[in-house]
Amino acid sequence: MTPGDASRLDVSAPIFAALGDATRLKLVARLGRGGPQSITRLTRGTPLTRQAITKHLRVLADAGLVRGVRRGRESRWELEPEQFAVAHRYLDLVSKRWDTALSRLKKHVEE
Amino acid sequence: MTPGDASRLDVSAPIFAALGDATRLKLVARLGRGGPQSITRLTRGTPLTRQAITKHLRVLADAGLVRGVRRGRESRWELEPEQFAVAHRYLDLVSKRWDTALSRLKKHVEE
DNA sequence: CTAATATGCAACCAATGGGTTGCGCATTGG
DNA sequence: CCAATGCGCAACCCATTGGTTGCATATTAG
Repeated sequence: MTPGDASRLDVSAPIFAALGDATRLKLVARLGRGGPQSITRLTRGTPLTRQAITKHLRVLADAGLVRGVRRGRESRWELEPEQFAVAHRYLDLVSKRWDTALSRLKKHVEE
Repeated sequence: MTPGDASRLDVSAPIFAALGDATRLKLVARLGRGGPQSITRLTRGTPLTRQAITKHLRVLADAGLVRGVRRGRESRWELEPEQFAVAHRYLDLVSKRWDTALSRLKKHVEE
């Protein structure tokens, strides 16, 4: 385990926080399914305001999960897969540590 | 469990939300590293109150990420790996859909 | 038995978060 | 050219959340 791992845990919190909202998860799912889209298009079909969607996109962007590029009068938003991979790796790490902790515990009990 | 289960937002959102807090991530990391532990032990080393830790554990438990078992006068808390797997699968699903969306888009542009 | 330990419960507080409305500013279609 | 489209910014509102303190209760060590 490298020292970098520990700092990566701290980095992960904002990522999970950004994903921890139903509306934002829907946005992410929508982007995943439909590819890059504008804000108004992402707003279509939701009961929310464009501003609300904008705010959510901002949160996702701050977490690095999404990126918006202004093109003409509209801005197209797309997923940033690498950041998903970070969260992915974090979950892996915790699970693996837990496994070894349990086996260590089990062994200790048996002896 | 089918991929469809993982794609259900109402299930995944609370999980991510629970992980979206630095203190709770530390708790999870601590449990992963050290195995099952009591509340007071988990509180040790943090600047927080035992009650604060209790609340955080409650949040994690509601998301199914953690489980507490009362044993005598103390309650031991441990990770619930399956729930981590749910989040894991969700991330996979989104990433894969994004890939196919992009390749579809690229192909469309090239034609 | 009694004191120390480990936890639970409830009330309370400040800060954050999700959401809205209102307005102004660029860009573009016809 | 000008009206419609697509955004951004700011102020405001209420509910949730992270945290505390205070007190009560159960278990265990000596």
